[in-house]
Amino acid sequence: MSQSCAPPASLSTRLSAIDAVALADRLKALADPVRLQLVSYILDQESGEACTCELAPLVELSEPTVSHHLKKLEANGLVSKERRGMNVYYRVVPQAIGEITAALNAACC
Amino acid sequence: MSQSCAPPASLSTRLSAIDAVALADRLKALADPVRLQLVSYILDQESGEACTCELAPLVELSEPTVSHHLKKLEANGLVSKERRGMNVYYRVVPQAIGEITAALNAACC
DNA sequence: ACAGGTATTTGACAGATGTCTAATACCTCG
DNA sequence: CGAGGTATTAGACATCTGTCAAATACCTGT
Repeated sequence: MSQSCAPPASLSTRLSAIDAVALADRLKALADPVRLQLVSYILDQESGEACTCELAPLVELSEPTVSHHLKKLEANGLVSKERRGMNVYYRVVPQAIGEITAALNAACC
Repeated sequence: MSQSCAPPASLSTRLSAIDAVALADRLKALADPVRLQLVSYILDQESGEACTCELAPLVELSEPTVSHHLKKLEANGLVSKERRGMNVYYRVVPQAIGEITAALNAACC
């Protein structure tokens, strides 16, 4: 018998290849335990912000490593930074998470 | 001047370290363009299911590679599989995406 | 039982990722 | 300006991830 498997399929109407890469990039920015804890902790603060030197002991990693994680979050629009004096304060960008979950639901629900 | 930086911080009340790892794992399962397209395509089907041999040409990857991605999705509860005859059919687990976005919102909103 | 189609596992490999230390940059206060 | 605290960058390294080809397993019809 010859092969009987499915005919050549067309891509989903929900999600183009380009959109898939863009959404995957944003999800990757969140898909790390350290970064989730950083975001979560910043949101917990009264002020809505936290500086690097406060975050490093929190997650028990070196400051350069935390700086690296914050950079990745910032590059994907999840946090913003502001220098005030010696410190750099990070805030969670409002709606950033909401936009990601909305895009995910559009693609996968 | 002595150091003036933040006092020892306590972890977020929103997200324990263990929960952060668990959520990160599920997000990682979704945070790949190929896997997003697979899920999206399966949901697009009338039948709600698709087999490996149909998915491989769709994303232009080899069957072993697609099988690997499907395994990762299954391991994280995002899809289920069922063998029927020669083929294995994959379905998206209902609410799986919703649970992830809910956990994410709980941690980060 | 065997032939042929479908699926997964295994093993190998390149590239991405997370972490650290050391070096550099940034900022404030004597 | 110089000392000292804070932050980031650069470079190195181990691990994880995505991919493929080859081998194996699974299933059906003859």
